Amino acid sequence: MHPNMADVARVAGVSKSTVSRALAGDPRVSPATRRRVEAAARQLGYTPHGVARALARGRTSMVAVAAPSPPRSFSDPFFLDFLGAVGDGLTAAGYNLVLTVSDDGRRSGRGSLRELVVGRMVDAVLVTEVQVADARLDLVLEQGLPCVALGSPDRADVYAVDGDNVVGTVMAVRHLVEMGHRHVACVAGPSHLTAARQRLRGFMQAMQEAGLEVPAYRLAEGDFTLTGGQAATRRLLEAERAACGEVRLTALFASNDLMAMGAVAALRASGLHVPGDVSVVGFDGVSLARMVDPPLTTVAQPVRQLGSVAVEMLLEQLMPAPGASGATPAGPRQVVLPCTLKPGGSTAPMRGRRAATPDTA
Amino acid sequence: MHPNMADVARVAGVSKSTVSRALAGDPRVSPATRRRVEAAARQLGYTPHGVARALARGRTSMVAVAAPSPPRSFSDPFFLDFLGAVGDGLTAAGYNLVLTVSDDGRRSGRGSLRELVVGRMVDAVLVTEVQVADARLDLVLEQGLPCVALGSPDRADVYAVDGDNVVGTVMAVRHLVEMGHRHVACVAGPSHLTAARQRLRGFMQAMQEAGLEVPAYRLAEGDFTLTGGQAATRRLLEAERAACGEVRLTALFASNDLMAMGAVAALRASGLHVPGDVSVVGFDGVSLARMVDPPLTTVAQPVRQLGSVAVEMLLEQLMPAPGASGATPAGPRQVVLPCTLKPGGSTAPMRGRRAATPDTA
DNA sequence: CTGAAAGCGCTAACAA
DNA sequence: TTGTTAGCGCTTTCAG
Repeated sequence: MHPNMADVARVAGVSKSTVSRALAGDPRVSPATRRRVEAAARQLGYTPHGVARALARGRTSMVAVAAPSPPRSFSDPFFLDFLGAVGDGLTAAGYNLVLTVSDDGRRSGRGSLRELVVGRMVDAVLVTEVQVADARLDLVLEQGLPCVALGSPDRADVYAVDGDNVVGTVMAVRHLVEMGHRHVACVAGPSHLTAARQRLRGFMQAMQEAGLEVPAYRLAEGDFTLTGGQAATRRLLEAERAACGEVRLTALFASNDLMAMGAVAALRASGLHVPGDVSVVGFDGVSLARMVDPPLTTVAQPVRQLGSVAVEMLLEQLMPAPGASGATPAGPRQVVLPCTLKPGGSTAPMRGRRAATPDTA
Repeated sequence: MHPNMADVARVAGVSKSTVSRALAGDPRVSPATRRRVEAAARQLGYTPHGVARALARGRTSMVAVAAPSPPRSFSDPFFLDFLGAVGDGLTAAGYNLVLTVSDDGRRSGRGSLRELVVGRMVDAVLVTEVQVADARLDLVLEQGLPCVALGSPDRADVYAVDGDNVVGTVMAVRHLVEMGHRHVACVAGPSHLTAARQRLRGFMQAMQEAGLEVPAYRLAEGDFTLTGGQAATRRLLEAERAACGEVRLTALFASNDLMAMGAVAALRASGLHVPGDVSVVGFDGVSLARMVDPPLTTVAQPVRQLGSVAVEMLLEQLMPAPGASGATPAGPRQVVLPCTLKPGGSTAPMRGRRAATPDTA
């Protein structure tokens, strides 16, 4: 059923080495021999054995994408867009993607990222959604495998790409402030994610710059999911009512689009209109957010570009150094790409407020 | 940097085989020896080489998930939920997932599904979103690899799981008919997908059973994406106006939730209310659809269960036959799981219609 | 231009 | 209980 190289060699009347060369396109096999080998291979239905090849070559042509808590990230359109871009790039370069599921880098059983990395089943690792003291980075770097991070790691010895979280958020808040909003709340992301931290930092910074206070009850933490954003917003409204007796906030920044969508749902459920009563801004710029009603105002990250830069960085480490020997090894660096504010229908100038707070009785 | 088994053997003062056994937990190594081996391994920082192991064992412990046109399926919450379930199951069983990107089974270069399968880099393949004459199934079965399909293949020699598309759709249509709707349109899925065909069949069947006509202009084909659903619905409305002079349809069945959400957007953009003017039903039961406004009425598939059945079927083929030799090999079979109608806010009884068609001038 | 031979690192009979 | 001996299937010097 599964002929191997020796079979082909026998049929073609040559040695294994010649078969190997012929099939690899080595220029030093005579055209005649090559033809015979190819014919024999075709006739037998021979196909090279990937694992054996990987063992002999010392590389597998597979790249792992290590997403933490994948059930979550898989449902995030942003991650998926990114994955698409990465997939395209790597496939074009001849690599397969191995997506590790449910893994934080510490787990070590079968089917774990650790097994993949330590067992050299992949040639490189792409770590997404970087966390604060990310065990996955420790693992991969310690094993000396090529590595690229999507996000901003808290260490400088690793290749990384990210959108400009701080500046992007600042733009979002300025947009709100320019529209006259002074009571702005924030649904932050999980604090163990560096991106979430940076966005929170941008938020605080922009508010301060505008001379606006941010009372503690105007801050809530969500988990980057739609329902998480919904719940956080509910808490925000409750706290607001407890502190002010009514809902005074007129604008809300959510740390990603999914949570912004959840926020819109929660605000509505509470009788508030978007953007009539409360303006909402998200982050990421996923296409889904432009399709809902109202289309979300958001800070768009250049997803595809993030993906292609990540791929570039991977390939740079994977390639055996093209051209001269010591020609610009480049080395670990952090690339930060600019984000752009995309005004949508979820933000509006803060005109006359409603007379009374609905849904209070 | 990378000690191998021979190094460990040397340090522990035993043979490679003993190291192999000790580390594999073979019961016939003496506790003393085992301790020495483990100590040596730890001391050297030894970790087994996955590729070498795979070659020797004849299996890689990796399972490929072959999704066609992944940019699309990745953005489908249904697929992602399914993937999550599969990932959990396979990880628990000690397998890693390899997600192949952009591949229809026919492509044959590096990084392709073909390479993975033919090169025996994976132990089994899970084919999702089965198509009509699916090249991926041909490829995998022809190579004799264990295979499970998510969907209903047009051949009986392959393990498969699917929701009951026909009956599910019939339930959806009946629901609409019971509410008094007689002018029902359908946004079908891509006709090369077996699931889309079955749902269309269910639609026609239910309509006929209710004694209702389905004029050609009440049928449109979308591509299972949100924007696709939106566009198809726009076409539907145009055709409706062209044929009737106004919009007479009061209900719409969309072949999946994403398209149903797009339909809602398109109807609204056209000045029609959901469910006031038009009721909408989707298919899949993704959680996202319950979060939008109004929460979508939908036919829910048992996603997690589809995933776990798929995993079971994979493992059944992967396991070297537990218990007695010829004990119920089971063999290829198609499991169809029942779907459930989940009434939401997007459907309503067809009360008095609006006076005039808006958005007509 | 082609062949022989030595691995890649691990597993698994088969002996001892 | 442990060691010896063959491979797994391919790549790659090193000769010829």
